[in-house]
Amino acid sequence: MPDTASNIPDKPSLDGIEARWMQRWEGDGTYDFDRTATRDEVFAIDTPPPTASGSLHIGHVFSYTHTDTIARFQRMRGKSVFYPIGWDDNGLATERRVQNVTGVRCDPSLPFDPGFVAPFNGDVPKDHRAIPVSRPNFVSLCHDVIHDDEQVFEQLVRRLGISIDWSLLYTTIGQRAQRTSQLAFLHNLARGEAYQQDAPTLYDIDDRTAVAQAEMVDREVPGAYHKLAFHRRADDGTAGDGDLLIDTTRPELLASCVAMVAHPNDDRYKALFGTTVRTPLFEVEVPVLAHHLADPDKGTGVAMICTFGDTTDVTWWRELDLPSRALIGFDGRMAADTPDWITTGGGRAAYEQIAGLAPKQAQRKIVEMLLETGEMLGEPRPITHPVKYYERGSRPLEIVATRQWYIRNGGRDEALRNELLHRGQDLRWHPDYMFNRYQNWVGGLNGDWLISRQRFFGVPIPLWYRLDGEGLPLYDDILIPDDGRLPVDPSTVCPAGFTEDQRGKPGGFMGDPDVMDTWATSSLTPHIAGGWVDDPDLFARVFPMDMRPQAHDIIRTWLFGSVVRSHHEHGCLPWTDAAISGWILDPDRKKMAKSVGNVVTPLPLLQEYGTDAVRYWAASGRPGADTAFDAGQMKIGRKLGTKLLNATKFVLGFGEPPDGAAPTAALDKALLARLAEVIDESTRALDGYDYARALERTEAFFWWFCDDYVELVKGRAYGTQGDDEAHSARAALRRALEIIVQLFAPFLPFVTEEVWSWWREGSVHSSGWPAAAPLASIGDVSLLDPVSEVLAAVRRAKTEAKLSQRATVDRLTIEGPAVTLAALEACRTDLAEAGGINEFVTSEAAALVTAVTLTPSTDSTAAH
RNA sequence: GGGCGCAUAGCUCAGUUGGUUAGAGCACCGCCCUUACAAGGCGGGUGUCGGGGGUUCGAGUCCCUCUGCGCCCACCA
Repeated sequence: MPDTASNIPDKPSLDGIEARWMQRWEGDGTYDFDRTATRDEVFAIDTPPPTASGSLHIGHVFSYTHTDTIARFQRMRGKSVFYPIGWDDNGLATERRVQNVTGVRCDPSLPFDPGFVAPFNGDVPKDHRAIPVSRPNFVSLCHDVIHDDEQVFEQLVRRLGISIDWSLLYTTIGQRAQRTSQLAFLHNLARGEAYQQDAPTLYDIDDRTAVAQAEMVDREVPGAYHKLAFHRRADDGTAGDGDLLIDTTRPELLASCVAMVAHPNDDRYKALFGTTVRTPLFEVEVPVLAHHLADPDKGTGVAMICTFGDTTDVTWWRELDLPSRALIGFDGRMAADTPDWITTGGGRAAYEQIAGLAPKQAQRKIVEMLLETGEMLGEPRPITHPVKYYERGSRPLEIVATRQWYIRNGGRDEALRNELLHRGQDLRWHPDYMFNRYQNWVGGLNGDWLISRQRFFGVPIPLWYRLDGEGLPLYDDILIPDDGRLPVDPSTVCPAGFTEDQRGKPGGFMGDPDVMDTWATSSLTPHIAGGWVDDPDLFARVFPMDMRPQAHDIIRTWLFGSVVRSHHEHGCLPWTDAAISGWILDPDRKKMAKSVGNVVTPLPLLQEYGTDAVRYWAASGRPGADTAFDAGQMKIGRKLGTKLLNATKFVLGFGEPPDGAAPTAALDKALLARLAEVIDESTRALDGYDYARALERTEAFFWWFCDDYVELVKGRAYGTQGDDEAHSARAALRRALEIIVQLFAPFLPFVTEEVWSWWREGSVHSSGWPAAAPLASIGDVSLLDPVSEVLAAVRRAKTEAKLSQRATVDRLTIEGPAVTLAALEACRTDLAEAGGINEFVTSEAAALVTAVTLTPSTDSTAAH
């Protein structure tokens, strides 16, 4: 055992402890995963890989702290903790960052330029027009930028004191992640869980890619109803009695109109079903049809069906077997050539007016023309309505028919949907009501998971297609790489049995140009981190994992995607428990988000209050609860750390009790018995992922320990009542303090390690978790409340008399029930010393009543 | 339209299967340099537990209902 006195600093301080202990932990491998541990000895965590681009956010500190408290708890109780970290660096977020930082954009039609150098590195002028570069050049730039970003980001994350094993670091664009992602996809393909389909798809015209249902958001935006007249009589050119009137918010799609629709029971329109009407301006005959989705209360009760204005149009188009007259292309503009379904001279002339325009311009032009012909009635009536956007997008999604890859997720298959619902039900959710979001999402799926993206910096879809005699792709004639060749980039590698000069040639092949959605890779984080593709021994020790920590907003993406992949691949859940943390709200209770501009960066906070104090704030946030940013809580955390330093110094300062000394005094034994209750509660709370409760219980106990218990026994510990009594107090103080430090260790890793080092060998973080059982029956906790109550009464009397707490009490009379008096009697001498009480009289009564007679003099002789 | 969460002191929040007089910290006020800590300690005031109804010997807690706030989802013409 180290020499106690020499290890305790004269003036304990929190300053600089982070750097000191982080270095030590790194050197000692304190958080290294022991890969000889078997699955039941392992606690495996599927840590969220943050986007390394950009800066660290206070929300990272918040949720990563929550996970870390659980990791540290499990480690202390003897588990080998598998605690990896990764950077989610593939995908559109990185592409955008690279565009913003370097001033380029990707144009895959361009050839590779080996000598290309990015025009900027950071400060791109506002009026700069992005320079188009080839795909290989662009991807190479992406790698450069994320490499730099990740170096910076790692240093920031390390500053948080999270007990991750840095040797397990992965990236979602890394070779292992790409192999994992491609192999899982090929397995899905082989089992029929992945398929391609040419169908109307929600498409972002700015990013030029399809997006998945999970990445769409509704935004309330201004729009306007336009009342348009469709003509029932062939000779009618302007609005008249015979016209069929509709309301539309998207008059620019008029040229794509394929039919009109009303509810089958709508008496106003029953007679028209089966007839045709002629569209305004373009003079195209379209049928009037009946469908139950038509809402008689909306607009005029008749809608025009366009290919495609919204997802209802898609439904109608499919169910009513309508032709496709799509005009908005991948660039978001109206087709340049006048379509052949517009046949009249007037119609074709009208279309020429809008050819090549973006939707908004086209709308303006169409309205202008309609007003001229009198086919629009009245003014547009402004409304606000929900419109689908890509969650990162700035213009509404359009619907474009394209060939895409999908993974089955129950969106089109009731049986699979139910299986996945059951998986979600089997997962233990913390807090449990978060399951509702999963259920809600799975229940509301309306299609399979679209995983292909027409982007560049991602995991390529590892497939080629044979080309026919004219050089056109035979999408059903898929060429699949052997597992051993993964990861492959089909745009640079050629399929087995072909040579590179057959690329793009008739009878040759072409690579799939798309990459996979970033979630298609990150849904495999347990597989990537666990070495599914290249380390089956490791994978068997960690999978299925124990804990998936994440925020509630990505249940529909990351969590659900992971469940889908694991269900398909292994027929099980990827983890047993999902710990869902909330968001950080700013002081006005708005969500902190980069887009809102109210983000707090944690570094200054870590510097001002210390990592432990910031963690204290984070750990005070209830699981799943959105929590207000509160620097006040950090101050309290700082105070708590300081108190722990001082209390430890004081307790150790009494000196070490002799070997074999055990708590014998009733008060000391009661203390340990109460501590057993705290251990028990804290353990149960952490077992249930309720770190906040565990911290609160430990903290409340600690302050009581300092304020009452230490004050009561410090005289005795100094030896005022003799050696045996002193040894009992010292033994109890040390035992309690040791356990308190252990109970705090998951929350305040630095200060606990600091004080632990003053009298113990090794790290507190591998010192084991305290057991309640040996202490539980040591003493009688019921002693403690009466003693605290009397102590408070004495203090109150002194305060009310405006005396120092050192003032002497002449006489303390206590009336109370026999059990209470017995409790006080057991601690009589400690109470008398702590309160400076000369005479201490008790008598039996129904209720506890304390009377304090103070010595009038406040001079220094009042001290004992 | 469907679902979920929240509402307790001026502020941030605890309050476990219903159980004495509803708690903590911050803030505020007062006292105290006391042999760990003045960047500290001790003590104090503060509540229609969102409104209404019900179950119960007993409701902050359970049930119904209403209101407000937030979030998720939905076929949004």
